[in-house]
Amino acid sequence: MEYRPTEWDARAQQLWRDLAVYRADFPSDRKPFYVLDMFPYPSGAGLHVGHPLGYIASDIVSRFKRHQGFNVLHPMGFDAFGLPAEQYAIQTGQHPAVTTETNIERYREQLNRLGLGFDWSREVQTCDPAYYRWTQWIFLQLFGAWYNRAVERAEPIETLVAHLSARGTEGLNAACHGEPNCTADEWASMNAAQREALLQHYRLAYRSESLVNWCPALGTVLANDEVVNGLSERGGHPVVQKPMLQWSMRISAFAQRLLDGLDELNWSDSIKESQRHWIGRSQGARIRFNVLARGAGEVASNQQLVSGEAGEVASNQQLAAGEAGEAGEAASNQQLVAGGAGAAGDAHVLEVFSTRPDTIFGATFMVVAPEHPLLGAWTTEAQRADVEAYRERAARRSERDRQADTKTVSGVFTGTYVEHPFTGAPIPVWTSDYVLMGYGTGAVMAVPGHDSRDHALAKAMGLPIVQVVASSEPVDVQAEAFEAKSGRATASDFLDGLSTVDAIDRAISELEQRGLGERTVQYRLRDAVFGRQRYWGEPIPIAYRDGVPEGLPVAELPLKLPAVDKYLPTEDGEPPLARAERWVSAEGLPLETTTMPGWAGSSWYFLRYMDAQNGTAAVDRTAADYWGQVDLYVGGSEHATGHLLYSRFWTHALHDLGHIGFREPFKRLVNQGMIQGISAFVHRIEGTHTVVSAELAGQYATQKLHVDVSLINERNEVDRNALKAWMPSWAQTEFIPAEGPIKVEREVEKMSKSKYNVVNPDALADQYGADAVRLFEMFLGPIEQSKPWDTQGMAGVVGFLKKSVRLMEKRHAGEASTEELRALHGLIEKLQRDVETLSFNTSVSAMMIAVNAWSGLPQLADATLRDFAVLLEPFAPHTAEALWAELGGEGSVVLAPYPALKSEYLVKDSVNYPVQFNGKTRYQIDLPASATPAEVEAAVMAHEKTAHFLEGRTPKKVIVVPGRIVNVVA
RNA sequence: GCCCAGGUGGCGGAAUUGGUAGACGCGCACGACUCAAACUCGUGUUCCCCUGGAGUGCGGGUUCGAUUCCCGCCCUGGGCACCA
Repeated sequence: MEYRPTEWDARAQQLWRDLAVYRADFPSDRKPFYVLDMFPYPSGAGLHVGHPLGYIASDIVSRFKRHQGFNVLHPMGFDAFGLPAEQYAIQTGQHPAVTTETNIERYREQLNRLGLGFDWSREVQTCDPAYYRWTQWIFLQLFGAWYNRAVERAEPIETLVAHLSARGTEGLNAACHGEPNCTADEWASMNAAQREALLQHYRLAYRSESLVNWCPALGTVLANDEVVNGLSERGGHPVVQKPMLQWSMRISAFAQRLLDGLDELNWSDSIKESQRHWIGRSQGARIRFNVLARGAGEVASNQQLVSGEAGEVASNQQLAAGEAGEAGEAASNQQLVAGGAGAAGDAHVLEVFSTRPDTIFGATFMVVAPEHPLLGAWTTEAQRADVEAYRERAARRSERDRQADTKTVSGVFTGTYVEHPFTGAPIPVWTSDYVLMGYGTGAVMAVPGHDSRDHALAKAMGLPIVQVVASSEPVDVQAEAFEAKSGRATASDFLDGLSTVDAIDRAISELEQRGLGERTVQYRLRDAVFGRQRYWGEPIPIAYRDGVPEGLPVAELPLKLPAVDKYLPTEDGEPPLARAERWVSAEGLPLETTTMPGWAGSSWYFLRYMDAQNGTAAVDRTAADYWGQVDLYVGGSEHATGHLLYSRFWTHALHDLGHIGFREPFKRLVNQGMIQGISAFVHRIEGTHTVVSAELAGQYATQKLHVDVSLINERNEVDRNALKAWMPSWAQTEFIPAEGPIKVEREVEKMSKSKYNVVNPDALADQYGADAVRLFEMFLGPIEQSKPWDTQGMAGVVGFLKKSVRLMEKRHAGEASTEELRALHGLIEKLQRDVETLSFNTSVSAMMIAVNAWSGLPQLADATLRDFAVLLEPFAPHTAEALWAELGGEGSVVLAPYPALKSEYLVKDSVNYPVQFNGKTRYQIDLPASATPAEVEAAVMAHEKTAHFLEGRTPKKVIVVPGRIVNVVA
């Protein structure tokens, strides 16, 4: 039997299609097993060898579980909405659906070429109206829900409305923004717009005026996870903070549950840590400082900025009536911005959040954020000019500037003082941009003795620094803040002598008693902006009745993307959907013009696979109950705080609303590492067309230029003619030396088209066979690790496959020998263990070892070979299929049961004991496995070499580890 | 700066609960086959001052015995970054 990979690949893949071997059944009596890959965005560049790494691993697990009798769900689909297709549409006028479809075709071909066993009958595409109909439906579910903190659960908005009409906001414990409140009577007298304005503060999908990340270059807003260092994640364009009326998702309501849920998940520590950090829970207290009367006159004169109750109602109405995309008036902006951060509207009180209330006696000044809405109210006339100038300067600085420049300390005194709650001492109020409006209350009590940022400002401004926590070691808080959370309170009145932990507790209860503060938990996690000013996304199913948003009737879904003449914003800056001719609901109401962000469709796709064809529900509850959580999810770690957090959020919400029976979507998560490329560089003399061989490059002034790795041979030499033909700019190339090899320099880099180091999996499959590609990707190393791709290494796995096929020459119909069975069952045992940990690199080497062992035997039983074909199948299914057919197997080897492990073949009857003298291995001795420690010791002492290595000493101790080792201590 | 993961031959990497460091493969060298090359097969391949010694990023420690456990550092990759 000759090894014919390309022929076998095609034949096996045809067989699998004919028999539909990868179809997941529902309903079924078998136990389910759900293996999921993060679905790709189908880019125009196609797949390179790095992409399928995770798919191959998950494919192996799927195939293994199928052999073990599980009903395996292993689907694939496409995350098909996205910016590249839209950019291309803007440039060419071609509808993004067309490019997307072409790219998907190519991806599907490439995936199939590798023999990945996906159940394509369940394929989903997020841009397909039959799919996004349900994304829109989920949006409506969230729009129609609120979070009831009393029971820690999302509930339909009707229960909130019932509460409001019975008791108003009294006794309501809900996740919300701002400080909405009303009585039952007020609620009863409100009109529809007023009611909706109030409900908006509670809905899980809501619209509010808030500071958003606006990316002018992309012409859209971005979620926090899409902004990296003040630049957009896609494209690296600058991002600025800007108040805008936007749709958001109230993920913050689930902060605690998203944090707690991590404990039960089998995910990597680093991803869990990232999520914990992103959620950023901190425990502490809110503390209120009374603003001293001296500033009262000023406060009164600034009432218009602090309109209090009346302002809140007014801004609500504006919100309800506000035009989409139109920024409201400054006053209402500030109200809502402040509301979002939870600042109190009372200018007579300055509220701060602190995790160290124990240091309250060390608070020598207060700092409020420059954006703080009450800053104006707290500024005296004498300081107004300075504060205004500072505020303007801070507003002008972009997020990025502020981050880049954390060294410079700046701040301005407001002229106002607050009263220390315990000592009554006046404390000056400052403003400085190290305090952020978006976190806590936008104000801090500065304790320069025990916080380095406060310390820096105190130093710069000459403010007093006092020590209120003592350590066992001497500390000088004048020189440096002492930030450790382990010490004893000092110079702190009733806290003196208490440990930090106790002092925090005591300080809080004292504050609570006096009504000046309370224990609080604060989260860093912000609500996620949900609208995008873009075309290529799911339309948001909202219509406006007299400016009041209302969900479309479910019967009107899907709300399909309209045809537009251009994929650009309108002349007045409206999103592209505003270009549609009649963008109105069935009833004729104007529709929302922003679309959903990329993470919408990917937040629930794993549910749709369970019931992909369902036309009446996103997923049938019985199907969701049967398949349950994803058993194994494989994908890149770059989605740590985006996709993986959002999909957890949606899953929790859908669970609460009764649509599914579990809260957490992904039981186990594995992050595959990156496969790097080995780039090739030629040295070219600057300003010329002359390329110099790498070893001579030092003699010239050269520049290093990327050249395509396909032009390079195994000896790192570039093909002269191929280089000239590569691109027109290289046609004139001359070489030094004129004859002989031209060496290139090589370097490991990220695999990317622009670095010309991309290796294509389908090209490799055509050359070596799909199985060789699969095996080699796995053989490269542990799945989670990054490692460079070196095509030369393919020879090793090709050799293995050829050897495997050559075993057929030894086949016979008789009984298997003990020796071949030992190799077989040793292999079964090893593979079963490896599947649990996804250690497929060692699986491949274990198979190599077994095949090497069998190659040394004169003959092999058909039964052994047939079992081997099944063992090989998850890794090299095409070759396994060919062997199976040759051995007369029925149907497809994919459906064959896994060979049972016979542990009697694993026990050895003799043990090779290494013998150490003082920890150094000197010789080895074979002894029966049944030998007792005493017998082993006796055998060692009787051994001829023992005397030699003892060198006349008497052994003090002989350590015998049964079955392992002997160590003679002399 | 903080958090997480990781440093083992020329290269990718292997090593149950602490028990023969370098499995398996690439590369390299030599040999066989061949007119020759490729393919294929076989042998060898951690290093060194080689009857021995050293060695898993560095320095200590625990132990009969440490890649594995503990303490202190260095480096690489990833995440977060004024979060009070």
